[in-house]
Amino acid sequence: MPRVAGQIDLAKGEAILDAAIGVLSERGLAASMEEIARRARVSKQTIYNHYGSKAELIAALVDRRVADITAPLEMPGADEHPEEALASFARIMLRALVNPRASALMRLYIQGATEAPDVARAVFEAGPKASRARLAAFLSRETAAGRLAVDDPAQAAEFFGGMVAGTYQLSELLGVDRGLTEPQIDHIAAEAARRFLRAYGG
Amino acid sequence: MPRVAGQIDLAKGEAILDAAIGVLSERGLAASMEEIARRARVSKQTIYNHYGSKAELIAALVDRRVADITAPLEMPGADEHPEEALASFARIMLRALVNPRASALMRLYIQGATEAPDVARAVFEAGPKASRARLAAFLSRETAAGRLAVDDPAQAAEFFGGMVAGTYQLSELLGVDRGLTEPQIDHIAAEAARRFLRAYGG
DNA sequence: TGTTTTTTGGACCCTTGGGTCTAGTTTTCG
DNA sequence: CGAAAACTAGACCCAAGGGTCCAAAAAACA
Repeated sequence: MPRVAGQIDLAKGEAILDAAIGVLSERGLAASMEEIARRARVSKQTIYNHYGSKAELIAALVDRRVADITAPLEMPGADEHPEEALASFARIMLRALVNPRASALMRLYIQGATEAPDVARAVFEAGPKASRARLAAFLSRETAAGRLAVDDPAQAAEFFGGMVAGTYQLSELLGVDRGLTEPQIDHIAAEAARRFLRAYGG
Repeated sequence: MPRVAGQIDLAKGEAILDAAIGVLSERGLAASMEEIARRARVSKQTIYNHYGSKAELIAALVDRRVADITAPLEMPGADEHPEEALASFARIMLRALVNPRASALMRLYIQGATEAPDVARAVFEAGPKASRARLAAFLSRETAAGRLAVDDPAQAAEFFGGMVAGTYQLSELLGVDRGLTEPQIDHIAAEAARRFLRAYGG
């Protein structure tokens, strides 16, 4: 967000953010402003015209991109069979996890967790926490409708989320996995939903 | 590990590692050798006598402390009821996750995943991967003995591991949670084991 | 067209931090 | 005790990088 409303080139502002996200993904917080400028095809001074400092640049990034983390929020309506709804939720989660840009950002938040705990907390609450909450609400609804028998929806939601995210999350963060194919995602999602239904079915 | 076998003070070597782990936990890879020296009550030169460089110091740390991550490896024998064995496995995992030193180290590995992928991979394989493998072997055994009906032990192990580690892992990494109490750990472990048995019981 | 603002590129300042060097002190061991 | 090795404190070198400054080019605007 340009600080002055003058003749500042808005497109350059976006280019800077794009470049920044790229460089930060690769180099972490140690990314240099010089390299960001180079990749945005912009002079270093221009970055400082748009965002006052490195910290503010990162803050702008976070503001714009929390959506990436918040993606797996949608919880399919109750019009489908619960197993299919759960599987579809799982697919959304997995795709979000495997997205390299999102996990690069997550690595960034973890890296900054000590110095900027508020950012880390905000990301956590907008992302995983909100997502689990929606899932829990869904489980409550299904239980009330007699299609499931979940006694502790919050815990059940954590369990399901954990089954799906599981090891993939950690291996993504450690840069060990080379991602999942779409058929693998389908298979994991279907299997998780099936087992969950068996554990919590009426 | 001291590079020369001379009259080097071994105790100082340990003190350096202890200080290093502390400072690295707090400051991440940006920790300064100066501060490590200060906290170890040792001169900077002494650190360089023991470990030749910052990278080697960190490597020594990793060598010594992989055990922290590798802790949740023990898989109770088949003499117990599977539900109790699973619950006890889950308790071990959760205690390891909540250990602040271990999660600080994990944050370090994630931070270094880009520059030192081999370290990250080694940690992953010695830790979560080995742990899941043992769990999978246990599930196979129990299935062969007719006490469980697990068709895909590897996937089932991931599911159980995920249920247990679940959100706690991520919130630990993001520094959001203030840890779990022992009763909470017991409850989660018991519940996870119970639900898993229901999902995979004969 | 002329004025104002932005952009550019590159020099520049300054702090941080890895790593070395030195001179003097302490420890270890024969 | 005396020599060899380790340790200490602190000065020091050097590179990287955040941030500023400046003169010239390029847009934007009236």
